Amino acid sequence: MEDNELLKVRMEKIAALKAAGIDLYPNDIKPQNTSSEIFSQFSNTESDELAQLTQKFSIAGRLMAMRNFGKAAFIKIQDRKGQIQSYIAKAILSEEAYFVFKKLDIGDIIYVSGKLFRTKTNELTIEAEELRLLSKAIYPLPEKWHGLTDIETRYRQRHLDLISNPAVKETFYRRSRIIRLIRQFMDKRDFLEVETPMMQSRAGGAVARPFKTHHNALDMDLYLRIAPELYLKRLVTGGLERVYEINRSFRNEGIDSFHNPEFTMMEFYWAYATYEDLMSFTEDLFTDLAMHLFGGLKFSYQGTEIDMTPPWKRISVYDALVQIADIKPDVLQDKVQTADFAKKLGCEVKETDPLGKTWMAIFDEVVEKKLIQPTFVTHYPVAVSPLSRRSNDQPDLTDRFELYISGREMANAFSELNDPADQRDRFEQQIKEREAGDDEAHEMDEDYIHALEYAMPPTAGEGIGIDRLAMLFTDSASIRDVILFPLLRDKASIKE
RNA sequence: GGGCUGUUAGCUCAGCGGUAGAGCAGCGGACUUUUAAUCCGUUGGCCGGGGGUUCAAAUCCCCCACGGCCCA
Repeated sequence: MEDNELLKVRMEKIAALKAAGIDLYPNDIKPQNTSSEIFSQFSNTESDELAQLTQKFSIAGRLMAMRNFGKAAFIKIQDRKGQIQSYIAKAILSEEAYFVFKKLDIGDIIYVSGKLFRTKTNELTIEAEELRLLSKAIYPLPEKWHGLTDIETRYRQRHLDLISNPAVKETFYRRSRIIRLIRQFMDKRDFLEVETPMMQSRAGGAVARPFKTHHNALDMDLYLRIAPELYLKRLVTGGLERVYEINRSFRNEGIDSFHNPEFTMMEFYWAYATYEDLMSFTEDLFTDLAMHLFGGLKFSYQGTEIDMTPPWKRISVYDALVQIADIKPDVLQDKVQTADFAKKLGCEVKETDPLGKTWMAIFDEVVEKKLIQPTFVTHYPVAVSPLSRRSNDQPDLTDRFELYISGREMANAFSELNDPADQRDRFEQQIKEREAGDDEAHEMDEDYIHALEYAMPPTAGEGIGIDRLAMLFTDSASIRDVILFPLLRDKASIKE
């Protein structure tokens, strides 16, 4: 405990309460009401009507404000649903309860019960007949007016953020609602929710650097998964046909406003569907969410109006490069000229990079940020799509799309490659790139190929970034605002 | 990884070479219907850490730690 004046005062109060035989941390109290419940029930009830009520109401929560008038006071109590006022009067409370009240601090968890009334300014208020201290705060809360604004403290001590900033609570309620709505949507369409391994002996299903760990008893290196994809497709092979998983994946990469090392993704796989079915499905899902959350398909994200009215724009990677990046079609067909074009933009391009990879480097540099309204970008090159089915009429391209909204990738989907021979070729190509220095390239996965050799039905699959979706629908600028505990560097000492 | 920027009282912030400040919170006093209650009085600081420069450093310089924004 620090030698701090504020803390000394608290410790003195605690000592006084203990000396009077008051339990600082009792657990024998159950509040019967919540703030919002009382408001919704009595918001239209007039004073004289309330005066007729004999019913008592009880609330527990955090003491957030106190306005003292000598022998009486008004206090605000915050519970999970909001805040409600209580009126404290020496004349009404027992002697012991009033003694406890005089020792309370902002931040304490308390309980009050009593009748409802309206004050002169018409505020619905609980007249405290009983008051109990339920948990004593030793540290003071952030200031009442400005609250807690220091970003670092907000993330490191999220409890303070949640107490002080009501909007934060709103954001996480909404995030939870989004995920619930997605589950309902998937369940309605007969998808089965499953859980697949997070610890994998090979980190496959995406192009990313994994976290490594070790199992002691098996003396085996393991990786935290970068995607659940290959396991979910095994389930489709096993006959589950429609599966989804909403869960964490882990990528050992940098951190910025759109990337957290652990993030939540929904992946789902749908047998006998194609990537084109998935485009309609995705429109349906996103518009369903927007309708539930906003009651409409237009909403604002960071000052820009997003219009989700379907059908959404569809454009191939090739057309996007020609139209938006302004590359001449004959340049795009030539590996050297395309590489030169990319280098001029400042992209890092290696000699060994296949043409398709250079295309995507240019796309990421120039096109991506311009796709503000919902846009499906289709027909990704085979070179960057080791798990996607080739397009029937253009074998260097795949039946794949990514969804972009507000300049960010929101979803990635494709008709699945279920030809085990082609899958083996793709992995071998990836190994070549790994040998050429790309440590994100996919590894060979014999077990997965073997599963395909038992025949996987024609299937389409998609991954949707839940954190980014939550950002979009909560108008959050940073992924850290939709993740309760975003990863931060260790700090030597956080005061307790 | 690079550039810019931040770190001063519990919280929100001023101060930017010359004795560390304000508001809120806290503490003492007045006050039985307030709404950031009001009024009077008052406590509180290793100015993120470490090195320099200077008669003198919160302030200028360098290094480090932890954030933020932008870029790669």
